[in-house]
Amino acid sequence: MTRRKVKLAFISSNSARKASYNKRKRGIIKKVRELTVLCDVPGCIIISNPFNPDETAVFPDREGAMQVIERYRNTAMKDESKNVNQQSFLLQRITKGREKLERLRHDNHEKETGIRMLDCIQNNKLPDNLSIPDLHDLDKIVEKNLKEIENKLVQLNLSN
Amino acid sequence: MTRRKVKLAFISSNSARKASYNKRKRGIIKKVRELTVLCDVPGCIIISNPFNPDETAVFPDREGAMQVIERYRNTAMKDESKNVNQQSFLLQRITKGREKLERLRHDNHEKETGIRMLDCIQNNKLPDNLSIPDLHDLDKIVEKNLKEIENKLVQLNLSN
DNA sequence: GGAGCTATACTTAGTGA
DNA sequence: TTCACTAAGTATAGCTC
Repeated sequence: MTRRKVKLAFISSNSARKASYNKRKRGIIKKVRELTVLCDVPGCIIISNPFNPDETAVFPDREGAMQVIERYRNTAMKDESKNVNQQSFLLQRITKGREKLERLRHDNHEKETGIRMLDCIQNNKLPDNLSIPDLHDLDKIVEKNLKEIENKLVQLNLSN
Repeated sequence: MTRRKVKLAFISSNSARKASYNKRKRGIIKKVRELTVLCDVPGCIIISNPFNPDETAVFPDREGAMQVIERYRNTAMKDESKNVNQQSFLLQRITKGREKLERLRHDNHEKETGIRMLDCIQNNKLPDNLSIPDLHDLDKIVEKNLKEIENKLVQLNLSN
């Protein structure tokens, strides 16, 4: 009907862009599926939705894509530069976190000791359990964060 | 020239499969690039090479793909656990706030009506403007709180 | 093996319901 | 909004070199 030649540039019209996005997304996913079947090749694709950030198009699915990505990471190990950086970054964070945790533990210990001493002086005996919830909670939060970072690092190591 | 209809199945001929793989791979990457430009969307694709496991086709490149993947991981995780709860919590607060506001408005209206009637009776005319500052202020405070909560929710949605 | 060609199949922009 | 339609543009199977 009309001219249909499209130049390769951002489509400024909101509705036109959305229409194009949906059609092309479907087309691409179809083609990827065809390729994986025709050639029996693992492949994946991830495309964000510009109109709904919650919805990301993924082929073949979340898990399948992650498998392909992991495999890719494994084989692409030679290209170490980036992961090494990422790894050293995480190691740095772990070190800092551990230091912070140590400081907290030290502080807590001092405070506990002080309280124990006071208690000892007042009651003339040392209690078995002394609960300082706030301090321990802080401790736990830091520890939990560290665990998360460590898990990330472990995943990274496994995938390298 | 000859039949070109291709059924969606593994191509057994080695050479034909390789030819098809190379042509289609190029086509797909071209289409993904077009989509990312036309719609300004982050997207990536990873396709293994069936003939050379060391060589994996990646768009836009290793780092770009990893960025897309990380973003996808983060947003996918966030949604499931954290934001859903936070969001429903905020929605609950908005609903309750709206109900409270409605009750206040209803009360105000009744009071206004009562005062207008009194005024009408005393002066034998209906005033155009009747200011009841205290009630209106209360109204505004509630509304302001609601706005703040709604803004939070909007931000949350945008960041997803 | 890949490069180039061409006829055909497929994709999709624009449109209207 | 999303569907279906269709013309025009694009991708590619099969071929030759």
